[in-house]
Amino acid sequence: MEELKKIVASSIGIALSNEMDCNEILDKIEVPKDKINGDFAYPCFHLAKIMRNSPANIASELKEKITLANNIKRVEAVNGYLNFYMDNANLTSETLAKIMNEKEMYGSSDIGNGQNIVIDYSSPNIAKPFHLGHFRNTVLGSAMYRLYQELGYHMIGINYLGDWGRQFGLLIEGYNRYKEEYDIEKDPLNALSDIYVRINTLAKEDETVMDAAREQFKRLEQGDTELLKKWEYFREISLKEYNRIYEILGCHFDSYNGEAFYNDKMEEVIDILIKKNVLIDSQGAKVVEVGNNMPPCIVLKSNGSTIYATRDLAAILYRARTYDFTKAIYVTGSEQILHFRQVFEVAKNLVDEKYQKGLVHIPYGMIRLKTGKMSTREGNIVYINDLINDAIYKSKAIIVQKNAQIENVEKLAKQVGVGALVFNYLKSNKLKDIIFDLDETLRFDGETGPYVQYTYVRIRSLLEKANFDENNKEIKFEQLANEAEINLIKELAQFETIILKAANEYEPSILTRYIIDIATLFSRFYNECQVLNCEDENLKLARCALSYCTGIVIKKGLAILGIECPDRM
RNA sequence: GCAGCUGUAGCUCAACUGGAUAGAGUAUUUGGCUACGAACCAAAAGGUUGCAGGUUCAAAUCCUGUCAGCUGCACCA
Repeated sequence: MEELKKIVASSIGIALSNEMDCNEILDKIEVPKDKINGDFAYPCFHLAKIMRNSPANIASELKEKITLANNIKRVEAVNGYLNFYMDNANLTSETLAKIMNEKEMYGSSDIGNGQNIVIDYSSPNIAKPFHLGHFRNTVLGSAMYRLYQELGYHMIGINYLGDWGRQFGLLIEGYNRYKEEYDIEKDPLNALSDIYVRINTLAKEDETVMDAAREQFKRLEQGDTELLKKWEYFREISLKEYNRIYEILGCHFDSYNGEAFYNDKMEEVIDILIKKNVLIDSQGAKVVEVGNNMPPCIVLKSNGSTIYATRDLAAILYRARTYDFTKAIYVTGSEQILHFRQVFEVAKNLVDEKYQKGLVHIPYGMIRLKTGKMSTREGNIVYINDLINDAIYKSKAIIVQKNAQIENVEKLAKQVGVGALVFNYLKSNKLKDIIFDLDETLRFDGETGPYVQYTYVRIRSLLEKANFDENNKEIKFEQLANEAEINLIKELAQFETIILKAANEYEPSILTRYIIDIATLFSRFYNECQVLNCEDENLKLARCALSYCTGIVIKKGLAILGIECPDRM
């Protein structure tokens, strides 16, 4: 596509007797929303002043000067636009041949050149169950991980566990008091979080309980072996639960270094900041001024202890040294926007410019309930275990109803149900808040995961019946000439561009919507064009190839989002 | 009070970063299975892009003001 665009640009350049820079022209060229207006369009409005003529006149004058060659089939001047109609035969054969040739590699590139990108995502707090907020984070981060991987970057996924802090004193204290009442091994996270909630309320009423908890954490910090063992135990059983979910979501981490890991790495940060003379006293605390209308960043509390910003700074320093990253991406809720702006500003004192420029915060909107915000106190948290179970249960019912003979229902129901969830959460702009609605989340018709999976299943079924040989090199792609076919092929040609765009904008929803478009265009084609019953053997083969290529793109696109594609459903 | 995000069809969301008649899904009404899988396709209807100004040949998009919702603003993460 880009090649064609350049051809168009240079032909305009020649028609303008090279008065305009070719890149400038290239920049102005757009793809019309409505296909009636051609494959490319050049708006002539900005030329009006320079050439002292009306845009409409300029367009029609230019039209006469354009030579029809190099795939340019027709040029029209409409409403001050110069519309280009390209010869589709080349585009279709080139695109489909490329996909048939590259197969699963189609869409990948190596522009990342193996450079390292660290991405910090999911990062739950130990001993608390996974809820919807974590889910959105995990799914988003995981998609970004794979998007950049597709571009040839070497990814390092970091699960920055919330595994340190005063709450562990409370947890230990609560555990000592209540452990007999729970079957912790059976349901660790719910048991531990229940214990935590109980001890927390108790501590608010009773100061001696809080003191006991403080004492516990102090001993933990000092390296009390027994307490460390307990801490490790909490961490382990929590992680085991999280990993179960990560496996379902198909996401991957290369490091589980949490807050505790940076405990002994903060001193150096303080030293550097002191040496750079940027650490100043303010109301008893030590802060760094960050300007830009922002409040200062607290690095040491007035009691001398460190704070989350200190830990994030230590992490930046460590990650720069350990991974030599090109980008360090942080996926967190939008409520932390200010925090990261401050931290990134302070980090300018710690690392080289290369790393400073690589720091990226990806914020996402909140998930709330119709009744308001989720909160443990209100007891209205949506746990991801429950949601996944609901989704699987529902998809199983539908699968059985549609297709009673099908095998492997359990696995299928998981693929479809979880796919629906993930798809739903990657469908819209990440910054938008989501009002959680169970019925809406588990919808299977229209622009949903199951719709796209279903499209793929039909393709598989079709190809199986046709006995299609995916290595056939004798396919006559130029047979594909009707509108439904051409529209689909043009969209397939965009795959690489879409992946690049989704990665650059840190916006997986761009890819999600693209996959919907592909599925819709295929369904239209499938409805209008006969494949198996097609009398012309060459056309039949070409249509099979088109279906095959569509399947490749759908499957790969979904895989990047973290969604599996069943062969039957 | 200051700062950030969001505001588009009844509902959920798009709109190639300033371009042509603002598009999808859903819900509603309707047509299409003795038919390559109907979890599908097609059609109708649905809009003063929160509001008011401004810049521009051209504004949902940029600027100013304003309203509403959310978030953050010092020792929680």
